[in-house]
This record gives sequence, structure tokens and C-alpha cells, in this order.
Amino acid sequence: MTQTPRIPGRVPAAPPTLADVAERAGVSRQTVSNAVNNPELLRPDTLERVQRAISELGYLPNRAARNLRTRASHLIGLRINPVPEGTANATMDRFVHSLVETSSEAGYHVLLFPGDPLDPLSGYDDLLRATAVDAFVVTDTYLGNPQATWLEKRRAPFVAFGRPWDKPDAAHAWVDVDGAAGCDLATTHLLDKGHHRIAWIGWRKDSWIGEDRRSGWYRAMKSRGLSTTGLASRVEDTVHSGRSASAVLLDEAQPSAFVCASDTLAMGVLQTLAERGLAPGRDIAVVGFDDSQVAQVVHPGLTSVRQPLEQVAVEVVTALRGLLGHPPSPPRQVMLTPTLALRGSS
Amino acid sequence: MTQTPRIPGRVPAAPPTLADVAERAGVSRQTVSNAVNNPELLRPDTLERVQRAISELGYLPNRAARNLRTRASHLIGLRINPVPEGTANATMDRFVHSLVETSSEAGYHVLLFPGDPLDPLSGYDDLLRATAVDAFVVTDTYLGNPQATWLEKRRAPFVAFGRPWDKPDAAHAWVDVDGAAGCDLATTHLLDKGHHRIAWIGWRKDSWIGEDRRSGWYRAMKSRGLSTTGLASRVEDTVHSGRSASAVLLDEAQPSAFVCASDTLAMGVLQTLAERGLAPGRDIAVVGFDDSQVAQVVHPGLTSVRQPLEQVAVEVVTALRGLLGHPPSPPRQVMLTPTLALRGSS
DNA sequence: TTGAAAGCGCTAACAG
DNA sequence: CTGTTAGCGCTTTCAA
Repeated sequence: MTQTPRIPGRVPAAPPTLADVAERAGVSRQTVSNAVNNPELLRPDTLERVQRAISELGYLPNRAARNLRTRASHLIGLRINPVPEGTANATMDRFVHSLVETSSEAGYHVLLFPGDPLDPLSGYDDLLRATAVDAFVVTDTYLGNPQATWLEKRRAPFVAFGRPWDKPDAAHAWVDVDGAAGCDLATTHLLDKGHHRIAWIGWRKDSWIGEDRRSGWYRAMKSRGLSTTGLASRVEDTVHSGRSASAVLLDEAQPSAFVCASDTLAMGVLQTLAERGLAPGRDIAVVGFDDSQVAQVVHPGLTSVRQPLEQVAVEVVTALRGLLGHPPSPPRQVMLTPTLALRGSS
Repeated sequence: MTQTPRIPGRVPAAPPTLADVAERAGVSRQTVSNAVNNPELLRPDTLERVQRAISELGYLPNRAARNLRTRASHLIGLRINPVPEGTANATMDRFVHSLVETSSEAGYHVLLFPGDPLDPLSGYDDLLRATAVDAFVVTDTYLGNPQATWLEKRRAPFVAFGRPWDKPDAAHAWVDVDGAAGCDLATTHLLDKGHHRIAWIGWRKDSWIGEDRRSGWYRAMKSRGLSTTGLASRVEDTVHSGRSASAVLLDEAQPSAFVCASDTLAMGVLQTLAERGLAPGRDIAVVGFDDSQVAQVVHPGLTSVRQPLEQVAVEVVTALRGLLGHPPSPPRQVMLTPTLALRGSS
């Protein structure tokens, strides 16, 4: 096959190859490859000549060819699941932004793939067998994580965002945010404001994350010797549930403040307050979890526990580099602490 | 190099190749390739034999090798930009979900890459020159779209989500949502409810999208012979701007309803109402734009214009398949109509 | 320090 | 209908 001639002033149909650069620089293809991957091997003047040819031609190594040869795609697979309508939660989307940003600095791109919500494993296998990605970032660990077990068995490199709830001593790499610490922070904040009867609205008992967050509220209350009896409620993660749970709690336990496992639930609390003519922050304090857009724009602002997702992304990428390095470093397990975004509701 | 033996019951370190399948099925490599890509060329019994070998081995063609050979990556590049804090807007994130879902049905994966917010072109060039993606989906067309012009010049296949505002007769493929129709819908809804003085809070005049949406409000008002004098305001897209703009309008023009260019602005209106003890939906009606999570969970629910992003994704992928087809079909230009999500605020 | 040869896994073109 | 041959663009030995 003859090479398409490069007509000056016209964008070539096919991008330049190593051979094009080599010809222009008057060296062999391997020398160009070295100039790109091991520049220190070249004599300064040769390097200079090759680099000029590279930039004149606008050469960039063909990804497919490089991938084939190096058996690496520099792609990180991330499965994204549908976001339920009617909730405030957008943690994953925020995380995706951070991950794309951070991994790009490490030379990786993020490949998104959809998964069947009913099958936590779906999607991974094909990508793995086709060697389409170098590693995965696993996020949906809310119900144990079969993915981790499965990927480990397949010897596929991966980092989980979310600790292995079902087996705390699992050896794989993970990064998580300490939800208990976050709720402790939120509760302590309210205690310091003078509240004594602080109610908890969380998720159902089968949610590890929910129980973890709840434990933060519980321990903060206990550390001040306060009773929690009758002050806790476990419901579905919907605005409606938050609304009715808070109504019941208000009637039966007279709390002066609420800590919620999510902003979605907290929005339900705000609804109850609105219905009863109570002012959030003045009459009753409310704290949510996730620092969603909703928390940021609702009146008068919803105080909320904020996960340091940018930091999570950094740790995830660091762990990934470790796993993918030569030699691979041992799996990192990192726990980060959230902060509290203070707003009008407290 | 010797092939790693496949020990039964143990996951092989390297995925099986075409050669492995061929050996097992007792055919040549090419026949296996045909079985995968042109099954109709094989005799039924051979096909059966090959397919059994494929599934026994769990074979899937190596992506890099296939990409190299076919000069296609089956990857679609999508640049994602940072989401400003403190706004309600998450249209792009919702779109990403739909795009991933839809393009996967068409055999494509979505590759995310970050861009320098100050340079609308950054990120595209490298991916293109490295032939890392087959096509782009361009989204941030809010200020004209230099990307489109640039990509066209490079002969890079792409579909824009967002019409070419700066040159309406541009020939490239695009899909957009009719913002004017959306605001017309919203305004007409309010008119039908008996409102006559309907105010507009939109973006500054240099936003094409903003002016388009505004025109929908304007034409709906005019179609009923109503005056719009003093009823419109153009501000920044922040909650605070929406709050102050609505306060001024309320004082000076006594509207009974607001149509806003975004949910962010609408949240500002809700704040003003809350401050003045006015009930949204009962005293003053409010309609936002984008049907954000905020609109869904805020009390008493914010009526909002909803972009059919799932449909946008379908059209985008259809356009993409057209561009990438053999032969390529002419660029599609599709305009979709939004709907109105009715809630308590109206 | 530079160049020649080999081959990653696949598919397009052709021969049998 | 099946097999043989060649080569996509790159990097990795190894020799000069």
C-alpha cells in the first residue's frame, strides 16, 4: 500500500506514523520510538532533529498499535448505574468528574460502561476478556461487593471506592470515606450549638453504609451521655420517607434537630418543617449527607456532610498506579474523613 | 513464545487468542475470525464447532489488535467540564448516563476526557491524532462552537449536542432541544391557569441559549396579546441573581408568575417567596428549566421544562452511526421538543 | 548511539 | 467454504 502524500496546507486524511517521522528526520523508526519513549538514549542533536520532525508532522503514537504491543490500553473502566429520579444523590457523577480529571493527569482515560442494575457483575467480563481496559474502578459496593470477589478471582486490577463491608479484611485496594466520622461531626456540631435531642433518620438496617453513618450519630450522642431512645428512624431513601419519618419523630420525641443519612431524607425533613411553619435553622436544625446541589441551592441552605471526592479520586488513582506499576505495589487501603458544609439549616 | 497452558479450574493469566480457539476447534485462525465477523460464510457444522470452542474458552477478540487492524476503536470521546458549585444544573451528567446506555447498544463505549475550561479546543487534538476515538460528541456549544469548526477542518467525525448558534446553516450533524418551545410550553401552561402577568428571568444577552428560551416566553405572551413591558430580567445564572431579580420584579411589576431560564434561577425565586411569606404555587407560580434533582425534591416541587435527554442520546448515536457507516450517510440535524414536568410550584 | 528483525492479535485479500 | 499470506503501527530484543 502506498503512503498518502502529505499535501502542505491540507490536513492529511491519515495521521502520520512513526515511519513518516523517521523519514523526515532521516533516522530509523526505532530511533523515533526511542525519542518518544526513552529520549535519554539519543544523542542530543539527533533527539532535537527527531523532535522537530515530530512536532512539524504533529505526530502522536497510534493508540491501537501501542496498546497491542504493550498490552496496555491506559483505559480505566468505570461502570455507571442509572440515577434514581427524585433523589438528591449525585455523588457518583461528582466522583466521575474528579476521577476523569485525576486519572488524566496520570495518563489514563476513563471508559464508561453501563451495567444491568440487577446484575452487579454485568459489563466487567467482556471488557476484561477483550483486554479493553487496564483496570476497573468499582463503585457500587453498597450491598457487599461481589464485583471485588469476582475481579480478584480473575486477577483483574481494580480499586474499589467503598470498603469491603462484607469482609473487612479483604486484601484488595480500596478507598472509602468515613461516614461514621461524618455523622459524628454533624452531630457534634449540633451538640455544640446547644441541641440535646437530636434525631436520626437513616436507611434500613440492611445497608452497611447506613448503619455506619448511624453509628457516628450514636457515638456522638453517647459521648455526651445523652439518650437516643425513640430518636432514631430507619426508612427508604426517598423524600417522602424523610417527610413522614420526621413528622412522626417531631410528634413523638420532640427533637430540636435532625441528622440524616442523605440529603434526600433531609429534604423530606425540610418539607415537614415547611408544612408546620417551622423555620429550618431557627426552630429546628437539619443536617444532611452528601452536600448535593440540592443542599447548596435550597433555602436557607442545607448543612451537609461532604465527601472529599476529589481526594478520593486522587487516592484511587494512586492505588491504581501502584497496582499497574512494575513491580506492582501492595494494595492500598485508604480511609478519608469528610467535612461539614455549614449552611442556614443549622 | 510458548502458549501458557490452560489449567482447568484456574483462570488463565492471558486471555485466549484466535489461535487458541482455532486449535481447539481444529480450524484455521481465519475461520475463527469469520465465525466471529461473518458467520454466514461458514458451514453450519463448522460454525457450531467454532462457536463451542469460543464459549468454552471464553474467547473475545482482543480490542487493541482489532482496533489496529480495522482502524476503529469503537470509542466515542466526550469532554466533560467541571460543574460549577451552587447551581442546580446537571444536564450534562444526565446526558452522559443516557449516552453511555445508548451508545453501548450500538457497540460503542464512551471515553471521557477533561478539558481546560478556558480552551474549548483542548483535549480533542491529542485523542484525534492518536486515533484513540472514532468520533466525538461535542456538548459545550453555549458560546458558539469553535470545536465544530475545528473538528470539521480536521475531518473528524462528530455530533454536536447543541445547534450551531453562530452559523445556523452549518452542515455538520447536531441534535438539539427546542428551548423556545419549552418556554412557550411553560408560559402557555401558566396562561391557561389564568395568569396574565408572567415575568421572565433569564440569562445575559450574550447567551444564545438564553435568548432562545426567552423568545418562547415572549411569543407565548404575545400570542395572547399580553404586554411584556417591565416583566423581563437578564442576570447571571446563580441562585442569588434569581433571588434579587425576582425581588425587584415583584416590587416593580407585580407578576403573578415567573418563568426562568434555569432551575437555579427558579430556586432564587423560591427564596424570595419564602422570605416574603408567599407560597409557591398558591400565591405565585414558578417554572424552572431542566428538571433537575432540585426541582424534583424541593418543596412543594418545582414545575420545570424537561429536556428529553434519553431521546437526544438516541439521536446522537443514530447520527454517529450514520457518519461512521459505510458509506457514511449525510449529517443529521435534529431538533427535539421538551416537555413540562408539572409540580406544586404552578 | 543507532538500526535490523520479529511479532503483539487481528482481519482483508486472495488462493485453493 | 476454508486456509495461506501479508501487514496494520508500534516496541522489544539484539547486533552493528
